[in-house]
Amino acid sequence: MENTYKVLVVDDENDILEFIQYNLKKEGYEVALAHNGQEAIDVAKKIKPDLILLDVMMPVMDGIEACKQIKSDPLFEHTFVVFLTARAEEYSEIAGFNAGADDYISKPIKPRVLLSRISAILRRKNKEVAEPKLTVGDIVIDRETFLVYKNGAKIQLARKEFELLYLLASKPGKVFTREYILEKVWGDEVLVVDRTIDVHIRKLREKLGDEYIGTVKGVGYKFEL
Amino acid sequence: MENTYKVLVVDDENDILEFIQYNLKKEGYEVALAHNGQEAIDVAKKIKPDLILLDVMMPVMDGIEACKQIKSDPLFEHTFVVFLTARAEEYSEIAGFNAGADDYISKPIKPRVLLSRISAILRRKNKEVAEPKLTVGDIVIDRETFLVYKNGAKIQLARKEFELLYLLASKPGKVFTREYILEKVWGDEVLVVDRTIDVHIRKLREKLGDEYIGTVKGVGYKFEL
DNA sequence: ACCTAAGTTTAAGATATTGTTAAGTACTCA
DNA sequence: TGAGTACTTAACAATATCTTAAACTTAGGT
Repeated sequence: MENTYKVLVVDDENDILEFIQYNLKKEGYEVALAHNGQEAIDVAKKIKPDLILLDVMMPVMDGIEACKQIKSDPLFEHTFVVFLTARAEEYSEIAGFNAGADDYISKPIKPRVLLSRISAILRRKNKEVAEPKLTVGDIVIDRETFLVYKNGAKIQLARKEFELLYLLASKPGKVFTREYILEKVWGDEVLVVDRTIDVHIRKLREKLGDEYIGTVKGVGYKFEL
Repeated sequence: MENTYKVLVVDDENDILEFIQYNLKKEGYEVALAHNGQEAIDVAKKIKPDLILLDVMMPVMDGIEACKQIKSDPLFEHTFVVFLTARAEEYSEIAGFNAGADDYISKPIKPRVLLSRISAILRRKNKEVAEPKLTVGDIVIDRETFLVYKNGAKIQLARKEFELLYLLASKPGKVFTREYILEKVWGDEVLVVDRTIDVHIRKLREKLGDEYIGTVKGVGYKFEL
Protein backbone atom coordinates (compact mmCIF):
# COMPACT_ATOMS: atom_id res chain seq x y z
CA MET A 1 0.00 0.00 0.00
CA GLU A 2 0.99 3.62 -0.29
CA ASN A 3 2.75 5.62 2.38
CA THR A 4 0.64 7.85 4.52
CA TYR A 5 1.57 11.47 4.11
CA LYS A 6 1.66 13.97 6.91
CA VAL A 7 -0.18 17.21 6.25
CA LEU A 8 -0.08 20.21 8.54
CA VAL A 9 -3.11 22.47 8.23
CA VAL A 10 -2.80 26.02 9.48
CA ASP A 11 -5.73 28.40 9.82
CA ASP A 12 -7.09 30.58 12.59
CA GLU A 13 -10.66 29.47 11.99
CA ASN A 14 -11.52 26.22 13.66
CA ASP A 15 -14.35 25.54 11.23
CA ILE A 16 -11.91 25.44 8.37
CA LEU A 17 -9.41 23.33 10.25
CA GLU A 18 -12.06 20.76 11.08
CA PHE A 19 -13.43 20.73 7.58
CA ILE A 20 -10.06 20.13 6.00
CA GLN A 21 -9.00 17.67 8.66
CA TYR A 22 -12.12 15.64 8.09
CA ASN A 23 -11.58 15.46 4.37
CA LEU A 24 -7.91 14.64 4.58
CA LYS A 25 -8.31 11.96 7.21
CA LYS A 26 -11.01 10.32 5.16
CA GLU A 27 -8.41 9.90 2.43
CA GLY A 28 -5.87 8.40 4.80
CA TYR A 29 -3.64 11.39 5.38
CA GLU A 30 -2.11 11.99 8.77
CA VAL A 31 -3.24 15.44 9.84
CA ALA A 32 -1.79 17.96 12.27
CA LEU A 33 -3.27 21.36 13.05
CA ALA A 34 -2.03 24.80 13.97
CA HIS A 35 -3.76 28.14 14.45
CA ASN A 36 -1.11 30.59 13.40
CA GLY A 37 2.25 30.90 11.76
CA GLN A 38 4.30 30.58 14.92
CA GLU A 39 2.49 27.49 16.06
CA ALA A 40 2.79 26.09 12.54
CA ILE A 41 6.55 26.33 12.60
CA ASP A 42 6.78 24.79 16.05
CA VAL A 43 4.58 21.86 15.09
CA ALA A 44 6.30 21.45 11.74
CA LYS A 45 9.68 21.10 13.41
CA LYS A 46 8.31 18.31 15.54
CA ILE A 47 6.41 16.25 13.00
CA LYS A 48 8.14 17.20 9.75
CA PRO A 49 5.08 17.20 7.52
CA ASP A 50 5.24 16.41 3.83
CA LEU A 51 2.94 19.27 3.03
CA ILE A 52 1.71 22.40 4.78
CA LEU A 53 -1.63 24.01 3.98
CA LEU A 54 -1.23 27.59 5.06
CA ASP A 55 -3.84 30.27 5.41
CA VAL A 56 -2.56 33.68 4.35
CA MET A 57 -4.32 35.85 6.91
CA MET A 58 -3.62 34.86 10.50
CA PRO A 59 -2.85 36.50 13.83
CA VAL A 60 0.53 36.25 15.61
CA MET A 61 2.33 35.34 12.40
CA ASP A 62 0.70 35.42 9.03
CA GLY A 63 1.06 32.75 6.37
CA ILE A 64 3.47 34.69 4.22
CA GLU A 65 5.98 35.21 6.99
CA ALA A 66 5.60 31.59 8.06
CA CYS A 67 6.14 30.42 4.50
CA LYS A 68 9.30 32.47 4.17
CA GLN A 69 10.73 31.01 7.34
CA ILE A 70 9.82 27.50 6.34
CA LYS A 71 11.21 27.82 2.87
CA SER A 72 14.50 29.22 4.15
CA ASP A 73 14.99 26.39 6.63
CA PRO A 74 16.96 23.46 5.21
CA LEU A 75 15.02 21.23 7.58
CA PHE A 76 12.02 21.73 5.33
CA GLU A 77 13.82 21.29 2.07
CA HIS A 78 11.40 18.60 0.98
CA THR A 79 8.27 20.12 2.44
CA PHE A 80 5.63 21.57 0.15
CA VAL A 81 3.75 24.69 1.09
CA VAL A 82 0.34 25.46 -0.33
CA PHE A 83 -1.44 28.71 0.42
CA LEU A 84 -5.09 28.98 1.16
CA THR A 85 -6.27 32.31 -0.16
CA ALA A 86 -9.63 33.83 0.56
CA ARG A 87 -9.89 36.11 -2.43
CA ALA A 88 -8.26 36.84 -5.71
CA GLU A 89 -7.07 40.18 -4.39
CA GLU A 90 -4.61 38.41 -2.16
CA TYR A 91 -2.69 37.40 -5.24
CA SER A 92 -0.76 40.63 -5.18
CA GLU A 93 0.36 40.14 -1.63
CA ILE A 94 1.58 36.67 -2.34
CA ALA A 95 3.38 37.67 -5.48
CA GLY A 96 4.81 40.76 -3.83
CA PHE A 97 6.12 38.95 -0.81
CA ASN A 98 7.66 36.33 -2.97
CA ALA A 99 7.24 33.80 -0.24
CA GLY A 100 8.02 30.76 -2.35
CA ALA A 101 4.89 28.69 -1.97
CA ASP A 102 4.43 25.71 -4.23
CA ASP A 103 0.79 26.27 -5.05
CA TYR A 104 -2.34 28.12 -4.07
CA ILE A 105 -5.82 26.88 -3.38
CA SER A 106 -8.50 29.51 -3.19
CA LYS A 107 -11.38 29.48 -0.80
CA PRO A 108 -14.10 28.39 -0.64
CA ILE A 109 -12.39 25.05 -0.51
CA LYS A 110 -13.98 22.21 -2.40
CA PRO A 111 -13.02 18.79 -1.06
CA ARG A 112 -12.49 17.28 -4.47
CA VAL A 113 -10.23 20.06 -5.66
CA LEU A 114 -8.36 20.07 -2.38
CA LEU A 115 -7.66 16.38 -2.48
CA SER A 116 -6.72 16.10 -6.10
CA ARG A 117 -4.41 19.08 -5.81
CA ILE A 118 -2.74 17.69 -2.75
CA SER A 119 -2.28 14.28 -4.22
CA ALA A 120 -0.87 15.84 -7.38
CA ILE A 121 1.66 17.88 -5.45
CA LEU A 122 2.76 14.97 -3.31
CA ARG A 123 3.12 12.84 -6.37
CA ARG A 124 5.54 15.38 -7.76
CA LYS A 125 7.70 14.58 -4.77
CA ASN A 126 7.97 11.00 -5.88
CA LYS A 127 9.16 12.25 -9.26
CA GLU A 128 7.26 9.65 -11.21
CA VAL A 129 10.08 7.26 -10.66
CA ALA A 130 9.28 4.13 -12.56
CA GLU A 131 8.56 1.36 -10.10
CA PRO A 132 11.52 -0.94 -10.23
CA LYS A 133 10.78 -4.54 -10.92
CA LEU A 134 11.27 -6.86 -8.01
CA THR A 135 13.32 -9.89 -8.95
CA VAL A 136 13.69 -12.85 -6.63
CA GLY A 137 15.17 -16.02 -7.99
CA ASP A 138 13.29 -16.88 -11.17
CA ILE A 139 10.31 -14.70 -10.23
CA VAL A 140 9.94 -11.15 -11.51
CA ILE A 141 7.28 -8.92 -10.01
CA ASP A 142 6.35 -5.81 -11.97
CA ARG A 143 4.22 -3.28 -10.12
CA GLU A 144 3.85 -1.11 -13.15
CA THR A 145 2.04 -3.69 -15.21
CA PHE A 146 0.78 -5.75 -12.28
CA LEU A 147 2.24 -8.81 -13.88
CA VAL A 148 4.42 -11.56 -12.49
CA TYR A 149 6.85 -13.59 -14.54
CA LYS A 150 8.13 -17.03 -13.70
CA ASN A 151 11.06 -17.88 -15.92
CA GLY A 152 9.67 -15.39 -18.39
CA ALA A 153 6.19 -16.89 -18.40
CA LYS A 154 3.51 -14.33 -17.70
CA ILE A 155 1.30 -14.97 -14.68
CA GLN A 156 -1.81 -12.94 -13.90
CA LEU A 157 -2.54 -12.35 -10.27
CA ALA A 158 -5.56 -10.77 -8.64
CA ARG A 159 -4.92 -7.68 -6.61
CA LYS A 160 -4.75 -9.18 -3.15
CA GLU A 161 -2.64 -12.04 -4.45
CA PHE A 162 -0.31 -9.56 -6.04
CA GLU A 163 0.05 -7.41 -2.95
CA LEU A 164 0.59 -10.45 -0.80
CA LEU A 165 3.29 -11.81 -3.06
CA TYR A 166 4.86 -8.38 -3.34
CA LEU A 167 5.07 -8.11 0.41
CA LEU A 168 6.59 -11.54 0.92
CA ALA A 169 9.01 -11.14 -1.94
CA SER A 170 10.11 -7.71 -0.74
CA LYS A 171 12.21 -9.49 1.83
CA PRO A 172 12.81 -13.07 0.75
CA GLY A 173 13.38 -15.44 3.60
CA LYS A 174 11.85 -13.17 6.20
CA VAL A 175 8.84 -14.58 7.99
CA PHE A 176 5.81 -12.31 8.00
CA THR A 177 3.25 -12.82 10.71
CA ARG A 178 -0.41 -12.96 9.83
CA GLU A 179 -0.97 -9.83 11.84
CA TYR A 180 1.61 -7.95 9.84
CA ILE A 181 0.32 -9.25 6.55
CA LEU A 182 -3.20 -8.18 7.41
CA GLU A 183 -2.03 -4.72 8.27
CA LYS A 184 0.05 -4.28 5.15
CA VAL A 185 -2.09 -5.93 2.51
CA TRP A 186 -5.54 -5.35 3.90
CA GLY A 187 -5.04 -2.18 5.91
CA ASP A 188 -5.74 -1.75 9.58
CA GLU A 189 -9.37 -0.78 9.50
CA VAL A 190 -10.42 -3.90 7.64
CA LEU A 191 -11.75 -6.74 9.72
CA VAL A 192 -11.02 -9.98 8.01
CA VAL A 193 -10.70 -13.41 9.51
CA ASP A 194 -7.07 -14.39 9.17
CA ARG A 195 -8.01 -17.70 7.54
CA THR A 196 -8.52 -15.50 4.53
CA ILE A 197 -4.78 -15.17 4.22
CA ASP A 198 -4.45 -18.93 3.95
CA VAL A 199 -6.79 -18.97 1.00
CA HIS A 200 -4.79 -16.35 -0.80
CA ILE A 201 -1.58 -18.17 -0.02
CA ARG A 202 -3.17 -21.24 -1.53
CA LYS A 203 -4.01 -19.38 -4.71
CA LEU A 204 -0.52 -18.01 -4.95
CA ARG A 205 0.96 -21.46 -4.56
CA GLU A 206 -1.45 -22.71 -7.18
CA LYS A 207 -0.34 -20.08 -9.67
CA LEU A 208 3.36 -19.94 -8.85
CA GLY A 209 4.10 -23.41 -7.59
CA ASP A 210 4.26 -24.69 -4.04
CA GLU A 211 7.98 -24.24 -3.69
CA TYR A 212 7.96 -20.44 -3.47
CA ILE A 213 5.98 -19.82 -0.32
CA GLY A 214 6.95 -21.49 2.90
CA THR A 215 4.96 -21.90 6.10
CA VAL A 216 6.50 -21.40 9.51
CA LYS A 217 4.05 -22.99 11.83
CA GLY A 218 2.87 -20.77 14.63
CA VAL A 219 4.55 -17.73 13.10
CA GLY A 220 3.62 -16.95 9.53
CA TYR A 221 4.68 -17.20 5.89
CA LYS A 222 7.78 -16.38 3.94
CA PHE A 223 9.06 -16.28 0.41
CA GLU A 224 11.50 -19.18 -0.01
CA LEU A 225 14.87 -18.27 -1.38
CA MET B 1 17.39 23.81 -23.01
CA GLU B 2 14.21 25.30 -24.43
CA ASN B 3 13.96 28.72 -26.00
CA THR B 4 12.63 31.47 -23.84
CA TYR B 5 9.18 32.43 -24.96
CA LYS B 6 7.77 35.91 -24.95
CA VAL B 7 4.41 36.26 -23.27
CA LEU B 8 2.34 39.42 -23.30
CA VAL B 9 -0.04 39.71 -20.38
CA VAL B 10 -2.96 42.07 -20.71
CA ASP B 11 -5.23 43.01 -17.82
CA ASP B 12 -6.43 46.24 -16.31
CA GLU B 13 -5.73 45.13 -12.77
CA ASN B 14 -2.15 45.58 -11.67
CA ASP B 15 -2.49 42.91 -9.01
CA ILE B 16 -3.21 40.31 -11.60
CA LEU B 17 -0.49 41.52 -13.91
CA GLU B 18 2.07 41.29 -11.15
CA PHE B 19 0.85 37.93 -10.04
CA ILE B 20 1.07 36.43 -13.50
CA GLN B 21 4.34 38.14 -14.27
CA TYR B 22 5.85 36.76 -11.11
CA ASN B 23 4.81 33.24 -11.91
CA LEU B 24 5.85 33.34 -15.54
CA LYS B 25 9.24 34.87 -14.83
CA LYS B 26 9.90 32.22 -12.24
CA GLU B 27 9.51 29.68 -15.03
CA GLY B 28 11.85 31.53 -17.32
CA TYR B 29 9.40 33.27 -19.65
CA GLU B 30 10.05 36.74 -20.97
CA VAL B 31 7.10 38.85 -19.91
CA ALA B 32 5.60 42.05 -21.28
CA LEU B 33 2.58 43.86 -19.85
CA ALA B 34 -0.30 45.89 -21.15
CA HIS B 35 -3.38 47.38 -19.50
CA ASN B 36 -5.93 47.32 -22.26
CA GLY B 37 -6.61 46.06 -25.75
CA GLN B 38 -5.20 49.06 -27.57
CA GLU B 39 -1.98 49.04 -25.61
CA ALA B 40 -1.77 45.29 -26.11
CA ILE B 41 -1.81 45.60 -29.86
CA ASP B 42 0.78 48.36 -29.82
CA VAL B 43 3.11 46.39 -27.61
CA ALA B 44 2.51 43.18 -29.52
CA LYS B 45 3.56 44.82 -32.78
CA LYS B 46 6.81 45.81 -31.19
CA ILE B 47 7.82 42.66 -29.42
CA LYS B 48 5.96 39.98 -31.37
CA PRO B 49 5.08 37.73 -28.46
CA ASP B 50 4.64 34.00 -28.82
CA LEU B 51 1.58 34.09 -26.68
CA ILE B 52 -0.85 36.70 -25.42
CA LEU B 53 -2.79 36.30 -22.19
CA LEU B 54 -5.80 38.50 -22.62
CA ASP B 55 -8.35 39.57 -20.07
CA VAL B 56 -11.85 39.72 -21.48
CA MET B 57 -13.15 42.74 -19.60
CA MET B 58 -11.03 45.85 -20.08
CA PRO B 59 -11.44 49.56 -20.67
CA VAL B 60 -10.50 51.30 -23.94
CA MET B 61 -10.61 48.08 -25.92
CA ASP B 62 -11.87 44.83 -24.52
CA GLY B 63 -10.19 41.48 -24.99
CA ILE B 64 -12.58 40.19 -27.57
CA GLU B 65 -12.10 43.10 -29.90
CA ALA B 66 -8.35 42.96 -29.38
CA CYS B 67 -8.32 39.26 -30.12
CA LYS B 68 -10.22 39.75 -33.36
CA GLN B 69 -7.79 42.36 -34.54
CA ILE B 70 -4.82 40.26 -33.60
CA LYS B 71 -6.14 37.15 -35.23
CA SER B 72 -6.91 38.98 -38.45
CA ASP B 73 -3.43 40.44 -38.71
CA PRO B 74 -1.02 38.25 -40.68
CA LEU B 75 1.77 39.65 -38.52
CA PHE B 76 0.41 37.54 -35.68
CA GLU B 77 -0.14 34.41 -37.68
CA HIS B 78 1.95 32.40 -35.25
CA THR B 79 0.83 34.09 -32.08
CA PHE B 80 -1.40 32.28 -29.64
CA VAL B 81 -4.12 34.08 -27.77
CA VAL B 82 -5.45 32.82 -24.48
CA PHE B 83 -8.36 34.48 -22.73
CA LEU B 84 -8.54 35.13 -19.03
CA THR B 85 -12.15 34.95 -17.96
CA ALA B 86 -13.53 35.85 -14.58
CA ARG B 87 -16.20 33.22 -14.65
CA ALA B 88 -16.79 30.06 -16.59
CA GLU B 89 -19.94 31.58 -17.99
CA GLU B 90 -17.98 34.14 -19.90
CA TYR B 91 -16.61 31.42 -22.03
CA SER B 92 -19.87 31.21 -23.91
CA GLU B 93 -19.55 34.86 -24.81
CA ILE B 94 -16.10 34.29 -26.15
CA ALA B 95 -17.20 31.34 -28.16
CA GLY B 96 -20.14 33.38 -29.37
CA PHE B 97 -17.95 36.21 -30.54
CA ASN B 98 -15.89 33.67 -32.31
CA ALA B 99 -12.88 35.79 -31.73
CA GLY B 100 -10.46 33.03 -32.57
CA ALA B 101 -8.76 32.50 -29.25
CA ASP B 102 -6.68 29.37 -28.81
CA ASP B 103 -7.67 28.66 -25.25
CA TYR B 104 -8.99 30.26 -22.13
CA ILE B 105 -8.08 30.14 -18.47
CA SER B 106 -10.67 31.01 -15.87
CA LYS B 107 -10.00 33.14 -12.85
CA PRO B 108 -9.06 32.87 -10.12
CA ILE B 109 -5.80 31.96 -11.74
CA LYS B 110 -3.85 29.16 -10.24
CA PRO B 111 -0.14 29.11 -10.97
CA ARG B 112 -0.06 25.43 -11.67
CA VAL B 113 -2.91 25.56 -14.14
CA LEU B 114 -1.60 28.72 -15.75
CA LEU B 115 1.85 27.31 -16.35
CA SER B 116 0.83 23.90 -17.53
CA ARG B 117 -1.71 25.38 -19.92
CA ILE B 118 0.78 27.83 -21.34
CA SER B 119 3.48 25.27 -21.80
CA ALA B 120 1.00 22.94 -23.47
CA ILE B 121 -0.01 25.61 -25.95
CA LEU B 122 3.52 26.64 -26.72
CA ARG B 123 4.48 23.04 -27.20
CA ARG B 124 1.82 22.84 -29.86
CA LYS B 125 3.60 25.60 -31.72
CA ASN B 126 6.90 23.81 -31.79
CA LYS B 127 5.45 20.56 -32.83
CA GLU B 128 3.76 22.16 -35.81
CA VAL B 129 6.85 21.15 -37.70
CA ALA B 130 6.69 17.48 -36.96
CA GLU B 131 4.46 16.08 -34.30
CA PRO B 132 5.80 12.63 -33.59
CA LYS B 133 3.32 9.88 -34.19
CA LEU B 134 2.91 7.37 -31.45
CA THR B 135 3.14 3.83 -32.74
CA VAL B 136 2.28 0.85 -30.59
CA GLY B 137 1.91 -2.51 -32.23
CA ASP B 138 -0.42 -2.08 -35.16
CA ILE B 139 -1.90 1.14 -33.80
CA VAL B 140 -0.63 4.54 -34.91
CA ILE B 141 -1.74 7.60 -32.98
CA ASP B 142 -1.30 10.94 -34.68
CA ARG B 143 -1.69 13.99 -32.50
CA GLU B 144 -1.42 16.34 -35.41
CA THR B 145 -4.49 15.09 -37.20
CA PHE B 146 -6.17 13.61 -34.17
CA LEU B 147 -6.51 10.39 -36.09
CA VAL B 148 -5.74 6.86 -35.14
CA TYR B 149 -4.80 4.13 -37.59
CA LYS B 150 -5.24 0.44 -37.05
CA ASN B 151 -3.31 -1.50 -39.65
CA GLY B 152 -3.56 1.57 -41.82
CA ALA B 153 -7.32 1.90 -41.47
CA LYS B 154 -8.37 5.33 -40.31
CA ILE B 155 -10.31 5.58 -37.08
CA GLN B 156 -11.95 8.77 -35.82
CA LEU B 157 -11.92 9.31 -32.11
CA ALA B 158 -13.59 11.99 -30.04
CA ARG B 159 -11.31 14.19 -28.05
CA LYS B 160 -11.64 12.49 -24.67
CA GLU B 161 -11.33 9.11 -26.32
CA PHE B 162 -8.22 10.28 -28.07
CA GLU B 163 -6.59 11.68 -24.97
CA LEU B 164 -7.43 8.57 -23.04
CA LEU B 165 -5.94 6.31 -25.66
CA TYR B 166 -2.94 8.58 -25.99
CA LEU B 167 -2.28 8.37 -22.28
CA LEU B 168 -2.59 4.61 -22.11
CA ALA B 169 -0.55 4.08 -25.23
CA SER B 170 2.16 6.44 -24.00
CA LYS B 171 3.37 3.62 -21.83
CA PRO B 172 2.03 0.33 -23.12
CA GLY B 173 1.61 -2.29 -20.46
CA LYS B 174 1.63 0.16 -17.60
CA VAL B 175 -1.50 0.15 -15.51
CA PHE B 176 -3.03 3.58 -15.05
CA THR B 177 -5.27 4.12 -12.05
CA ARG B 178 -8.57 5.87 -12.46
CA GLU B 179 -7.32 8.67 -10.27
CA TYR B 180 -4.34 9.24 -12.50
CA ILE B 181 -6.41 9.05 -15.66
CA LEU B 182 -8.85 11.61 -14.31
CA GLU B 183 -6.05 13.98 -13.48
CA LYS B 184 -4.29 13.64 -16.80
CA VAL B 185 -7.20 13.51 -19.21
CA TRP B 186 -9.79 15.54 -17.38
CA GLY B 187 -7.63 17.85 -15.27
CA ASP B 188 -7.91 18.43 -11.57
CA GLU B 189 -10.70 20.94 -11.39
CA VAL B 190 -13.17 18.71 -13.10
CA LEU B 191 -15.89 17.07 -11.15
CA VAL B 192 -16.52 13.89 -13.00
CA VAL B 193 -17.69 10.59 -11.63
CA ASP B 194 -14.99 8.09 -12.36
CA ARG B 195 -17.47 5.72 -13.98
CA THR B 196 -17.27 8.12 -16.86
CA ILE B 197 -13.91 6.58 -17.63
CA ASP B 198 -15.54 3.20 -18.08
CA VAL B 199 -17.83 4.54 -20.72
CA HIS B 200 -14.96 6.07 -22.64
CA ILE B 201 -13.02 2.84 -22.32
CA ARG B 202 -16.02 1.07 -23.75
CA LYS B 203 -16.14 3.39 -26.73
CA LEU B 204 -12.45 2.96 -27.34
CA ARG B 205 -12.81 -0.79 -27.28
CA GLU B 206 -15.74 -0.50 -29.63
CA LYS B 207 -13.73 1.48 -32.12
CA LEU B 208 -10.37 -0.24 -31.76
CA GLY B 209 -11.27 -3.74 -30.75
CA ASP B 210 -11.44 -5.28 -27.31
CA GLU B 211 -7.93 -6.68 -27.40
CA TYR B 212 -6.10 -3.40 -27.01
CA ILE B 213 -7.25 -2.20 -23.63
CA GLY B 214 -6.94 -4.41 -20.62
CA THR B 215 -8.61 -4.13 -17.24
CA VAL B 216 -6.77 -4.77 -14.03
CA LYS B 217 -9.58 -5.08 -11.58
CA GLY B 218 -9.16 -2.95 -8.50
CA VAL B 219 -6.32 -1.03 -10.09
CA GLY B 220 -7.05 0.47 -13.48
CA TYR B 221 -6.60 0.11 -17.22
CA LYS B 222 -3.68 -0.48 -19.51
CA PHE B 223 -2.81 -0.68 -23.16
CA GLU B 224 -2.11 -4.31 -23.96
CA LEU B 225 1.16 -4.99 -25.66
C1' DA C 1 1.18 -43.54 18.45
C1' DC C 2 -2.22 -40.36 19.78
C1' DC C 3 -3.93 -35.72 20.51
C1' DT C 4 -4.12 -31.18 19.69
C1' DA C 5 -3.18 -26.97 17.56
C1' DA C 6 -2.22 -25.05 13.39
C1' DG C 7 -2.48 -24.93 8.45
C1' DT C 8 -4.67 -26.57 3.99
C1' DT C 9 -8.13 -27.11 0.79
C1' DT C 10 -12.62 -26.85 -1.29
C1' DA C 11 -16.57 -24.82 -2.62
C1' DA C 12 -20.32 -21.89 -1.82
C1' DG C 13 -21.91 -17.31 -0.99
C1' DA C 14 -21.08 -12.23 -0.59
C1' DT C 15 -19.05 -8.20 -2.23
C1' DA C 16 -16.96 -5.00 -5.14
C1' DT C 17 -15.70 -3.61 -9.41
C1' DT C 18 -16.44 -3.19 -14.09
C1' DG C 19 -19.40 -3.66 -18.41
C1' DT C 20 -23.24 -2.08 -20.93
C1' DT C 21 -27.14 0.41 -22.27
C1' DA C 22 -29.83 4.22 -22.55
C1' DA C 23 -31.14 8.65 -21.60
C1' DG C 24 -30.15 13.50 -20.42
C1' DT C 25 -27.31 17.66 -21.16
C1' DA C 26 -24.50 20.79 -23.49
C1' DC C 27 -22.28 22.48 -27.16
C1' DT C 28 -21.40 23.10 -32.43
C1' DC C 29 -22.50 23.83 -36.93
C1' DA C 30 -25.35 24.62 -40.71
C1' DT D 1 -33.59 26.85 -34.70
C1' DG D 2 -32.73 22.02 -35.21
C1' DA D 3 -29.76 18.18 -36.14
C1' DG D 4 -25.67 16.12 -34.80
C1' DT D 5 -21.84 15.11 -31.88
C1' DA D 6 -19.60 14.60 -27.59
C1' DC D 7 -19.80 14.02 -22.89
C1' DT D 8 -21.74 12.61 -18.56
C1' DT D 9 -24.61 10.14 -15.58
C1' DA D 10 -27.58 6.63 -13.75
C1' DA D 11 -29.30 2.10 -13.61
C1' DC D 12 -28.87 -2.54 -14.06
C1' DA D 13 -26.21 -6.77 -15.57
C1' DA D 14 -22.22 -9.46 -15.50
C1' DT D 15 -18.30 -11.18 -13.45
C1' DA D 16 -13.88 -11.37 -11.10
C1' DT D 17 -12.41 -11.32 -6.69
C1' DC D 18 -12.73 -11.91 -1.94
C1' DT D 19 -14.40 -14.07 2.21
C1' DT D 20 -16.12 -17.52 5.04
C1' DA D 21 -17.18 -21.91 6.86
C1' DA D 22 -16.27 -26.52 7.27
C1' DA D 23 -14.03 -30.63 6.52
C1' DC D 24 -9.52 -32.37 6.03
C1' DT D 25 -4.38 -32.83 6.73
C1' DT D 26 -0.14 -32.32 8.94
C1' DA D 27 3.43 -31.56 12.58
C1' DG D 28 5.05 -31.96 17.04
C1' DG D 29 4.67 -32.73 21.98
C1' DT D 30 3.61 -36.10 25.44
